[in-house]
Amino acid sequence: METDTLHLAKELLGMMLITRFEGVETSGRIVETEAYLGATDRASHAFGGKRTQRTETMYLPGGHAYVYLCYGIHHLFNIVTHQKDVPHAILIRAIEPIEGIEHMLKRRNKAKADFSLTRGPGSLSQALGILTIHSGLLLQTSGIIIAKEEEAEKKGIIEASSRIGVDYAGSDALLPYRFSLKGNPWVSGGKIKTAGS
DNA sequence: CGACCGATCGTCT
DNA sequence: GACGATCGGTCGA
Repeated sequence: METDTLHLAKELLGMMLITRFEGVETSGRIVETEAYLGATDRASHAFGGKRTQRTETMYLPGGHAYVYLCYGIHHLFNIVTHQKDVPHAILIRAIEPIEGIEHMLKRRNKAKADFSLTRGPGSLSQALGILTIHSGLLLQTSGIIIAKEEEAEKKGIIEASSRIGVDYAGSDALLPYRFSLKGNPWVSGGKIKTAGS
């Protein structure tokens, strides 16, 4: 059901996203997500049940990583969320950096940490060292880990808005499938329109 | 500020 | 051969 993925997209807010590659650990708190509901969602790569070599990963059971190259430059990280053959996924759009900030700066080729370090899907993937070669790997055991925090309850208010950069999706571009923590400075750009306002 | 533009390449038609 | 689920820089008001 679609509600599973939408629910999970909100659930992921406040959770930790951690990568451990070659002994280097970097992590951050998820503050912004977008749900892509597969076959029925014009914004999804799997709209209409489309299967290609690239999208095949989304048809794996939930818990796998789907990473693809955008504009030839950016590696965008998604979590596959549903049962086998139901290509739902959640794009992680922003995190608040927690651990390994020195490594993130190096990967991002920056001297100082500012909000741009992990704001936006391309930026956070680069900061955490996530690449398209990680697509299709199972989370938790492959170096990319999602963890629930003890004190996750200070999540705050969850805001729903329309997804970024999917104008090609027609009316589906207006669906409130983007979720973020209200007022969090790491949330990426775009006007926040609350659902139904 | 906001608008615009170039980078850069794997993927699909 | 066209085109991105983006980013960072520049330019003008």
